[in-house]
Amino acid sequence: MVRLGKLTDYALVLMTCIARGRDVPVRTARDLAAETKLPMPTVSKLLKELLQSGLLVSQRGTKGGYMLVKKPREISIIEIIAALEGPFALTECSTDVIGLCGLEESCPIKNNQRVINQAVRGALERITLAELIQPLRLTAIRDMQGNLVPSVGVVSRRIQ
Amino acid sequence: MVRLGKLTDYALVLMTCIARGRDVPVRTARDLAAETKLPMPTVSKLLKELLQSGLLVSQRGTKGGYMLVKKPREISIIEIIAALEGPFALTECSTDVIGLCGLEESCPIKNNQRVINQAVRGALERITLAELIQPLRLTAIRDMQGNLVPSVGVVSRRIQ
DNA sequence: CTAATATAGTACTGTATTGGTACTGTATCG
DNA sequence: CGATACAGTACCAATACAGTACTATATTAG
Repeated sequence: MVRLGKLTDYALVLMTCIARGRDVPVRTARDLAAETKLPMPTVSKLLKELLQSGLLVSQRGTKGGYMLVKKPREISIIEIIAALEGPFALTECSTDVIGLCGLEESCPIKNNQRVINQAVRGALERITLAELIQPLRLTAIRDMQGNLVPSVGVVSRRIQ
Repeated sequence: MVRLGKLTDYALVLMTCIARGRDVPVRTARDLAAETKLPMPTVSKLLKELLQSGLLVSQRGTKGGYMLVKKPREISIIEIIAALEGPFALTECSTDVIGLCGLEESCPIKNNQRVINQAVRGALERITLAELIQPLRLTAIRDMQGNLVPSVGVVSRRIQ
């Protein structure tokens, strides 16, 4: 499938949550689990992987938690995807590893796989975390007013 | 994984083969299996699926075989991908089907998934089968520049 | 210095999807 | 009518994913 794994999807949700609450120093795994409504073990596992990929920094102990390393605008979603699924490659052929493809040298479109790969990668690289935060304002509205506002219209950045 | 299935990859190889040999009326499954060095049953299965998706037409009986319906330039690789993996969707959220995402209404980035999805889809739509055939036309490069360019690198889109 | 809290690391298991194969049916040409 | 090649269905095995449990380690509060 040309699909992101569920966990990758969750990671995007988590990163979005963290990016949104940048005023608080750190976010705990429990906190994020509650906010995203994802199971705690899963959240913990994801945060760990995001940490190891250098997208987050952590603080242990009481008052510990996770924090973004870079600003949302500087984080491409392809970094998040790569953190969970390894280096981005649409097909085995487009990996740098050789010898995976049974067709090997005779593969007629080997080089073109790279073209396809590059096109998709480019599309993903251009999307940053900052762009994922925007529609969130819908939830902010609901929190304040107590009911869901269906309009997807433009809402100013900070609602307080 | 953000990867095409192996079978999808094979389908791209097959389509490329068929597109290349457009001078012959039809290509048999056996013929294509030999040329691509893929197992015959697999090739047969793939051709069938491509047929059902309307990308190929078939001729039964002796002298039977498969043939492209449209010109290579008119076939986007996203059609080939969709033929094997169903409608393109990076995440379940970006499908039109509702109720799949456990986060449902509370999902903070649901709309942005669509953005991501659209970006990738757009990238794929822009690549046609004709462009996958190109690397064979090394002569075209030599014709233009007067010498052979050894680099396997990107050959500009339009060479004519 | 101890207890509470929260991250860090490892390992395991059930499930779903994918990839591959076999078998049988149907149409066309010589 | 028989050889050839497409058409359809069903099945099995391998793999990868998702989820969970358990233990270790670091930091702060008191």
